[in-house]
Amino acid sequence: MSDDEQYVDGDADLVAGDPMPSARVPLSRDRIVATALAFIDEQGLPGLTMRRLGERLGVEAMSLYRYVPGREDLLDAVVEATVAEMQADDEVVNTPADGWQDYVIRLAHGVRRVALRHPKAFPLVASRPAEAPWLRPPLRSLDWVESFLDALVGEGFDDEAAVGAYRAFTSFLLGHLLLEVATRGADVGPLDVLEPEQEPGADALAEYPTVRRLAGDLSQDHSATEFEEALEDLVNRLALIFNEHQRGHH
Amino acid sequence: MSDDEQYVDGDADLVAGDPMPSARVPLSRDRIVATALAFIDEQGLPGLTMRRLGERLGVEAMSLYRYVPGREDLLDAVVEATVAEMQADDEVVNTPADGWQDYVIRLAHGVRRVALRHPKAFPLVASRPAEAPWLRPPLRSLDWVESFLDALVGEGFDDEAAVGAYRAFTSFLLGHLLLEVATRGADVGPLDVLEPEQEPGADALAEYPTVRRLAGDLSQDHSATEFEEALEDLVNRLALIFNEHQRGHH
DNA sequence: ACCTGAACACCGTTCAAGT
DNA sequence: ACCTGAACACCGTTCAAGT
Repeated sequence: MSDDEQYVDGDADLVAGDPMPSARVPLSRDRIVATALAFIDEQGLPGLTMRRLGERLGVEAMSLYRYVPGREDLLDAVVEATVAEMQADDEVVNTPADGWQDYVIRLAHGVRRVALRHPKAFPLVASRPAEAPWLRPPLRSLDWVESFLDALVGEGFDDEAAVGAYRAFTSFLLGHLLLEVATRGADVGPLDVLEPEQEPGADALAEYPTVRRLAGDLSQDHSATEFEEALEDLVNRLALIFNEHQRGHH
Repeated sequence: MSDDEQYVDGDADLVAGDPMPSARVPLSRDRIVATALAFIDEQGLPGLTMRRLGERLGVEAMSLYRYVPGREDLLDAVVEATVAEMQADDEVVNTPADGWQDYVIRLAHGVRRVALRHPKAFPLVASRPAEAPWLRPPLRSLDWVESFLDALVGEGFDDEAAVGAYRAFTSFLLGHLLLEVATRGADVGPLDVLEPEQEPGADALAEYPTVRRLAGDLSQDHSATEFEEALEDLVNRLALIFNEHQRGHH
């Protein structure tokens, strides 16, 4: 181990090959969390170790415990940061200006953009146990739920309809984004370079004629347009929920 | 079935009072995988350790390496076993007898049943990297994909339509089941008993009036009927895909 | 043929001690 | 006030040695 491992990134990204020994920026919880997220994005979750994270921050692992109670809590904080990033997305608004359909669609796109920005970290958002069973990933913060429900109710949704919409929306996002991110996130785990992508060879497909015949279609990527179509469909479904409950009230 | 667990008695710390002096059942890969799955169901993934698994099998951890290359491969095998269990479900058929809608619906129910049987293991099925990007969880085996595509094509689906249906179906299942399983799987992690379910108290909700007002609706569980409705909706969507492509051919 | 003991490298975490 | 060295318990994994 070389001694002076002080990587301190003044601004955001230090990419590869940038060993800048620098003026002692003090540790902070935010810096630790941000670095952890960047680390996961680059190396994948299994690569993130308290000791390696410390190294990256120019510090021994033990120092981290001044700012973070432990590794598990650190991961929770990373999730929180990612979720917050979604809320900060440009396209996302918290008050519908152009109808609830527009609101829902912007939200979906904003969440998707962040998910694709962090393909390796997004599964964490999906699978970390939430604080309450009704905080559903990926919209798993009180802020999110409040603003979502508030928006729909403000647009005329019944209470139950708003809750149903929240459930349908989160299911939709989770399924689509997790799968989309999986195809992207798998590529450059720093170990995968060595293992030549163990994709089932043409020989292994001998017993699977249909798969072999459709191999071309199967490996094409239409995730963007599929997301769009499924989203459109979801909006229609929400409209049904909306109307059903409206009718019930008159 | 794993009722044939063998506990080596002696002063190894056993939790349950079940000191059955064993009739030395030899180790085997299948037994190891089945025990690992049972272990995860009970203790959760983080609790599964090569050493503890060995203990449960009445054997030192090192013995496992005769049958399994390592922990990661063991987890892959657990996923494989779970996916196979879905295929073995009674309600699931591999050749449609009553139209593709019936086929798809049976499939969905079968997968859901297995997911709910293994709430702690299902996230593994969802998030473990697949062998190829087009093997989408939870239908992530060549067998699955082959029989699914085959069935739909046999029912008149266009090649592209069948692939589109596979994508839509997997997204649907993943989103819904992962969220449903999360609400169920969270409860009895053997540690959660001590931590009193850190649910946001009424005080923490002070700044979230809408959430507070809808707390009742939010914590109600309608997952079964929601699954049903969303599934019906998905089938309608697949019918659209079906028809679009049909039309394109004439 | 199947399992174990001992060992290694690495991990999360604690705490008294350094600056 | 902030960081480190040393230590502990536990982990995955290897391998020569036991039966």
